[in-house]
Amino acid sequence: MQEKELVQLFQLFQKYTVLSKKAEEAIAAICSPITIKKNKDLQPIGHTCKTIYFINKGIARIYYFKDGIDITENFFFENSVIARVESLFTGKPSRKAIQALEDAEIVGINANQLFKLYDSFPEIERLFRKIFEAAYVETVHRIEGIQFHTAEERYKALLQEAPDILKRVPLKYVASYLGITQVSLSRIRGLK
Amino acid sequence: MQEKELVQLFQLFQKYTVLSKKAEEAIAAICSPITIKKNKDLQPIGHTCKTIYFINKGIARIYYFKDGIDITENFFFENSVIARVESLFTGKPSRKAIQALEDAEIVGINANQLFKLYDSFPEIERLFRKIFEAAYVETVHRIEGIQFHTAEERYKALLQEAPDILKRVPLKYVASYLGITQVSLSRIRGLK
DNA sequence: GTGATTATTTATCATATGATAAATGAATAG
DNA sequence: CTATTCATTTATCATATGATAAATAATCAC
Repeated sequence: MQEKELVQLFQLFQKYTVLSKKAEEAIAAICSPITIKKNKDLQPIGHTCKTIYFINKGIARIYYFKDGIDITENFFFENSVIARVESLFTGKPSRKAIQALEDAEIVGINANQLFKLYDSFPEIERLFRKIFEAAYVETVHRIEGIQFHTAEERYKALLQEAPDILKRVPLKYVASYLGITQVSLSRIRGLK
Repeated sequence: MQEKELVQLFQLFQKYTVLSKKAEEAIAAICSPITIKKNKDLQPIGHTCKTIYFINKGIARIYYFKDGIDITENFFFENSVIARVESLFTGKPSRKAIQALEDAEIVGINANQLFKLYDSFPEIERLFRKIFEAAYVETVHRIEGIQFHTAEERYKALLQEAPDILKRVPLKYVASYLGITQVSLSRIRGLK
């Protein structure tokens, strides 16, 4: 894969660890560029997650259906890693999909090949261990944010922490992310 | 540390990977036995998490205070690993405490020493990577369980998935774990 | 065992959010 | 540009849950 398209990804890596040249090359060899149009699924529901994604440009979300209702689990912006970990780490099919919310440029990392690299490059295993540890910590914070906060508090927190989401993402997706209906979100936004 | 007290821990390890004898010894060398009385804190609020715990016997919970209210983040039973990951993985002090809910027998694993072992034993790094990946997956499921379920549904799901919690843990702790008040939980239990 | 503390239930009232429907506004295809 | 679809807001009503208080029940210290 072209070096130009991997600049941002390797910059992210540097936050966690310094990779040897060989390790960088090994990773570059299992990366593929993906361009995807707004509203298209990057990965459909039912597929086992065998790719870890990195966003160079655009926004994506993980979503699933509960009783026929579309629920957004999470949003992902530029320079973040996306994976449906409940599938990636278990080998089971995922009930979730990944969708681009803007025209996006993405790097796909082949997970099986990555896991093989772990054997010959402990530094790569360490890098991804740290990446997912950080994602795990974020998920724990998310639970705190949900437990014992009203919808209004959650909305205001989002407004503080990630105002971009509200600017770039349809509110209907934000609503389910906050655990409320679209109509409730609209009402809350209308307050004051 | 005595082998007898490490039997359960090593059994857990076997679910993830087969450790070399040397690796097992290295881990045993950084483990300490802990006995703690019911309702005592294993780790207080404000401490940076430098120990990973494993429960041989008893129950524990992670809790914190939000606006002066005691909130249970999670329960832990026999044969499970406890860590305040938001502190362990960031090095920041934790706003959460770990408390024994029954007289408990616990193994403490020194985290700093463990992380040093990662350098000489990639197999140990891999083991704990997998352990925390599994915990991460559980946390993701937890979010699904919270988003878009009524309190009653969450209670019934708990009754299905972990009836032990309701038998062995005071309901006031269960209530905040479910994200509701103790009074609401009592009302829900009274239904039908 | 007895009294004191703590946990749980029950009751009442207030309120936030859901469900539904309809109106308005924005985006998209042709 | 226009028509059609889709997203958002507004309104009304129903209901689940919170807040508070009080009554029981269970647990614990001595």
